[in-house]
Amino acid sequence: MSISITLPDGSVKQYDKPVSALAVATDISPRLADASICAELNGKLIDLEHMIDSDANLVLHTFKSEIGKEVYWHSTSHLMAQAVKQLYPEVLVTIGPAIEQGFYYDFDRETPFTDEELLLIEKRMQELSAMALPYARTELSKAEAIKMFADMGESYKLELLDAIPDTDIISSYRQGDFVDLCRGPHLQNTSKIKAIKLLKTSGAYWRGDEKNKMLKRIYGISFPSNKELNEYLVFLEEAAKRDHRKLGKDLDLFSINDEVGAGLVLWHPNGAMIRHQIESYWKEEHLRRGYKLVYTPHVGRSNLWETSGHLGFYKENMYSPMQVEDQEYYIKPMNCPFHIHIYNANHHSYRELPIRLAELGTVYRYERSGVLHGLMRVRGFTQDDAHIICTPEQLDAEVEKLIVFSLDMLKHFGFKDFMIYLSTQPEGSVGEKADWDKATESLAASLKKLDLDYSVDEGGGAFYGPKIDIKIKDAIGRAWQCTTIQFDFNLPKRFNMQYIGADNSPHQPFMIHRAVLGSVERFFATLLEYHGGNLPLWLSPVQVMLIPITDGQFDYASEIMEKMQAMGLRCEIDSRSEKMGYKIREAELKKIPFMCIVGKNEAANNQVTLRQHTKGDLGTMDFDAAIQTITSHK
RNA sequence: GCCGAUGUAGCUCAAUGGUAGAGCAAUUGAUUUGUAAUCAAUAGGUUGGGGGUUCAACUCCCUUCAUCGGCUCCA
Repeated sequence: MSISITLPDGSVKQYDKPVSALAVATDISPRLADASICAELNGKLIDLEHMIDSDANLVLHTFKSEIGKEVYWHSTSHLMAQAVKQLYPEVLVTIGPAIEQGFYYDFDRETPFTDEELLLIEKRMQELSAMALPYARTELSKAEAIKMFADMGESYKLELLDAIPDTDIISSYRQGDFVDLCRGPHLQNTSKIKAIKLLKTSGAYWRGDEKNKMLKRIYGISFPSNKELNEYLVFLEEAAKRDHRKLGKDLDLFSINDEVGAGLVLWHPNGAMIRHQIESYWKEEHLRRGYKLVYTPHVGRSNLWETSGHLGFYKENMYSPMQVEDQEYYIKPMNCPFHIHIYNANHHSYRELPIRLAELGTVYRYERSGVLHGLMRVRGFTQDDAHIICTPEQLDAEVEKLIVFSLDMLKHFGFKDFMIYLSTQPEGSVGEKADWDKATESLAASLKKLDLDYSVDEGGGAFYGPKIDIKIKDAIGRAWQCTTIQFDFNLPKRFNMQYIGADNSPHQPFMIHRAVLGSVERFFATLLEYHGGNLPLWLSPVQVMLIPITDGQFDYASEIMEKMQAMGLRCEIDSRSEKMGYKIREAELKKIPFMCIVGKNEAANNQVTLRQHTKGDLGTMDFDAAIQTITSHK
C-alpha cells in the first residue's frame, strides 16, 4: 500500500499506511505540527487527527491563514459555551460561529450577562484550556442526534437538526462534559487556546429574525499567545483614536445636537470646508464626464410618491406628510422621481441618450433609533446621486464607465482596498426575468472585463433591479457601503419614460441609479477614519498655520499670509501671546499640514521656516521655495 | 424598534444619600518667547429632561430623550 500526499509547494510525501494530517505535519517539522490548527484534504476541511487513507492534496492551516483563524475562534466559542454551561446550567445553547475578528455564542437566558460574569466565564475558560480537553468528533445518524440533544433539553439544537435532511450523517464534538452539534473541524484540544478575551455582550434575535426571541450574545476573541492578544487590544485602542466621531469633535468638524434632533448633522466651518472641497471636486469630475447638474426640491406632493411607488414600498422610511392647502407633501427620501420629471419635461430622441443627471441631493429617511451611528448612519444626508438614462444598446458601455469612474474617484481620495458585491434578483421583484438577466450579465461582464474581484450576493438586489455595491472599511474593520450602481426596472415604467427611437416610435429607456460616494456624510466619515484625520493638503480646512515667534513679526506674517491667500492657499495666523512651542503643538494637534514659522531672522531675510505636520522642521527657505514645497503635496 | 451600558463645566474625567470638584480650553493681566503645553487671577453647573422616594438625591426608583456596543434594517 502506498499513499502519496501532495503539499501546496508541490512536494510529495509517501506513506505505506493511513496517516493523520497531524503526522504529516510532524514529518515536515514539529513546530508546524504544534502550530497547525486544522487541514484541508482535497479542498475539504478536516481535523488534524483525521486519517488519510488514499492519495490526496493536503494543506495545513495555522493561525496565519483565514481558515486557521476561523477554526481556532470557532473552537474557542465551544470552549466558552462549555464554561457558560458549567457556570449556568439552566442556560440553553444556540449557535456560536467564528466571525471576522473573533467569535460569539448566543445563549438563551433570562438575565443578561454582566461584565463580572464575563470575567468569571473567562476564568473558567482558562481553567478548561489548562485541562487540555480533546475536541472529540463523533458521527451519528439524525435520529441519534435528536435523541441526544432531546435528552439534554437543548431545544435550539433540535430546531437546527430539523432543517437537516433525515439521511444526513451528523457530527458532534465533545470536549469534557460539553457536547455540541457541529460540522467541525476543531482544534486538537482546548490547551491550544492560550489567550482569551471576552469583549462585549449584546442581544441578538434567534436566527436573525426580529420576530423571534432575543437571545443573549457574548463576543470574544482568542489568540495562540498573549502577545498577539495584547497587540489586538492595542489595535482596538488605536482604532478608537481614528473614530470619526472623536476626530469630528477634536478637529471641530461637525456635531450632532440633542435639541436639533438625532441623526441630523451640523457642519462646522472646518467640516464644511472639507465638504466643500469634496463637492467641488465631485462636480468638476461629473461635468468632465458628460453629466448634467440639476437641483430639485426637498419635498414633493403625495401624488409623486404614489406614482413612484415609494408610498407603497418605502413608507416606513418616510416621515409623516405635511398639509399644504389641502394637499399632502412628503419630504424626499430619494431624488429619483424629481430627476425623472426633469427627463420627462421634454421629448427625447435616441440621439440624445445617454442622459446623465447628477445632483448632490439631500434626502431624509426615518432610521430606527438604535441604528444611528455618527455620520455613518444618519436621518438627513446628501447623496451624490445621478440617474443615467440610456438605450439598451448603451447599457454595457455605461456600466463600465460607471465602475471606472467610481474606482477612479475613490482612489483620488486615497482609498486602495474595496470590497465589490454584485447583487442579483430577489424574491418578489418587479420587471421581466429577461431584463434582469441582461442587466445582471451586463454588470458581471463589466466587472470581469475590468478584472475586478467581486462577491455575488445571491438574491440581494433591490426589488427593482440588480446592483453593484462597493464597500470601504472603517477604523475597526466594519464595512460601509459607499458606491452603489443600481438598475431600475420599476420607475421608467411607472413614470412612462420614453425616447423616440430610430424607427420613429417611442421606446422605454433603461435607467441606472447610482451614487459614487454613497452619501457625503458617510463618505466624509470613512475618509476621516482612513486618513486618521491627517487629510491630504487639498482637503485640509486650514493648509498653513503662520506662527510669528513674537509680536514683532506679526506684520511680516500678515504679509506672507496675504501672499499665500492670493495663491489660493488656506492659511491663518496664530497671533496669540504664546511661546512658539505651544503654537506648534496646537497646530500639530489640529493636524494642519504645514506650519510657517517666522521670527526675527526670517523677517530680516525675507524668508520663512517651514514645518510639516508629523514630519517636523523642514528648514528655513525663501518664500518661493516654501510655496513650492507646500504645493508639491496634493 | 429590540438587548445591554452610559449621560456631571466647551473637552477629558472625579465626587456611593449629607456644602458638586480637578486638568485642559475660555476671559483678564503679566510675559515677547526659536520647533509638541510660560505664569497668575477670574469666570464657568437646575449633574440630559420630567416625575417620585427621603429631613436630605449626581447618587435610589419610574419615565422620557440622547449617546455607545450589538441585533434587525440600510447610503
